[in-house]
Amino acid sequence: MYRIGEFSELSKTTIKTLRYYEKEGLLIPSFVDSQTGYRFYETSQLPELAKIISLRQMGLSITNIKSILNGSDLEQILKLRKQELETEISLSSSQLLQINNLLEGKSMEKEVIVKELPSYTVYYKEGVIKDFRDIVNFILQSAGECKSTNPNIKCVEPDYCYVSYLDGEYKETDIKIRYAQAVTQMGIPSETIKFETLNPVKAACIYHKGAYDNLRESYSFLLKWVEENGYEIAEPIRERYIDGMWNKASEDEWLTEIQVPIRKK
Amino acid sequence: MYRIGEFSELSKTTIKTLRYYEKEGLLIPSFVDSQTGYRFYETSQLPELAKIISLRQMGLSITNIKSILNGSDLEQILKLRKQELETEISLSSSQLLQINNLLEGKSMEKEVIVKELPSYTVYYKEGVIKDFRDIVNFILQSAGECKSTNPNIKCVEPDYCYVSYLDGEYKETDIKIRYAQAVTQMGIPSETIKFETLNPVKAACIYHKGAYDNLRESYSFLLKWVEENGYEIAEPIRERYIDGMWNKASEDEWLTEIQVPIRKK
DNA sequence: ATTGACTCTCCACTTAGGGGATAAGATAAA
DNA sequence: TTTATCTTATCCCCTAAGTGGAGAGTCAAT
Repeated sequence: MYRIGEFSELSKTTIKTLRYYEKEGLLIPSFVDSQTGYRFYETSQLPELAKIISLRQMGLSITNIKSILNGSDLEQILKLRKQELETEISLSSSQLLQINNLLEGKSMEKEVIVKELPSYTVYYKEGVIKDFRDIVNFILQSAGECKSTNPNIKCVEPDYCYVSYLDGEYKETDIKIRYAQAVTQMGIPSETIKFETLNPVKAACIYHKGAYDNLRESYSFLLKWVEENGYEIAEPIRERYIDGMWNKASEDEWLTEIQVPIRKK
Repeated sequence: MYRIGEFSELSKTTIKTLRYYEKEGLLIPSFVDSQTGYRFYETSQLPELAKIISLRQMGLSITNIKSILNGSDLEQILKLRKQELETEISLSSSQLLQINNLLEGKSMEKEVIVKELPSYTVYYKEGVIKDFRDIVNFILQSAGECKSTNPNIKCVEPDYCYVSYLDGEYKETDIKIRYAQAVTQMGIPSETIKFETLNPVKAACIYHKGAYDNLRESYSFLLKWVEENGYEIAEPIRERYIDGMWNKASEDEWLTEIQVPIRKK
């Protein structure tokens, strides 16, 4: 019979931990003095404790260990833990990759964030525009056309609308684009205006502040990030307008978000 | 100006998180109604928030992010986080390895635990014995010899003593062993009894219950584990006696611990 | 006036124990 | 026997980054 301190020495386990394991019902001292409350352990409990420690060593939770000791299926629990570990490792690896790229590049002016874009119901219109500056007209025209066949249509709050460039290459004239605007419900399609429900998708995103002149830098920065972090583009890129000439006078206050839908390569 | 719910939608961040970031001083709403307490955010705060989220995405703590925003050295903090990640990954990998080996072998009768053996001051004696059964005599004799030159020597409480086998090979006769016993302080060495302070060392350990007949199975199980989990033997193995013929009548109650000092290969 | 949607603050909860305060028991020295 | 030291007991608070919920106030529409 050993007192808790001696048993703690023997097993190289802290007293706090032993008391905690008793509270959790993992390892009950073989005798407790009802007068003083002193716990007493025996050497035969060292292998019991070793089992617990060995399971903790594999990262299993106290709850899991408890159910294993109560006769649950060890193999199943280990397989679950294995999956957990695999996701942990892949997460840590991608964080490490991100940090390493950042330390090499040493450019921290732009921040890329990965987020899950939810499902949206949108109306959209595709077309070819002569010049970038025609985008605004294209958008206004689309909105008008949609309103004409769907007079009660409502945009979501807060607003979500974007343009995708559909040419496979970079062009400065005759650009094929799609404009999409999220709405609260499906409407009646016309010849030019179609409706669609977007699937949720993970996207790498970046905010672009200011006028559109150097938007291309943001694109290339973001696409480099996607490449370096082991992703590939899953769907057309969305150029999302948050603040622009329609509500901000100063070009410096314009705000655009570039969203690149991604999947792990 | 957006209310918290709208800003939460815009940024894909939960309301709870936004309030928490305000409390932590990471992102203060651009306006708070002093009457109602309502928070109001502007689109210009989206990039601010993006910076925070991008740092969180790399696993940096709120505290670290706060100091980065206050102008701390980003590079240094990233390097620290990098180290953290590397240890995290190596820990998870070794847990995964352990689980995979277990799932393959499907033998869960024995539990291996890794622990840090502390520094001990020991007296020890080396010698050659004819047969395993002579170990007991060897030990008693060593204790007697030590007492004769060091009459006031005291063993540590609880006891720690072990035998190491010094032949490079497995032998059944003429076995060279070392017996070591932990004591509370250095003593005067004699011709046969020496003193030494052991360095702390990490060891893979297993308990062996019962008589010594099938001790070899425990050895081979433990050594297989060491091999499979990417370790190598760093020092002589310690066969540590906890319960034995000196205090337990029934052989079934004997308890021995095998400790293999290890290092990562 | 009421309803429903939204927001506020405050509190408890999550893991696996660690730190510390205070009181009582155990043991050895004086 | 008293005292001093060591050990143990219980109890409460703390961790990181939020999540969940209760109860109360706010806002716009009906």
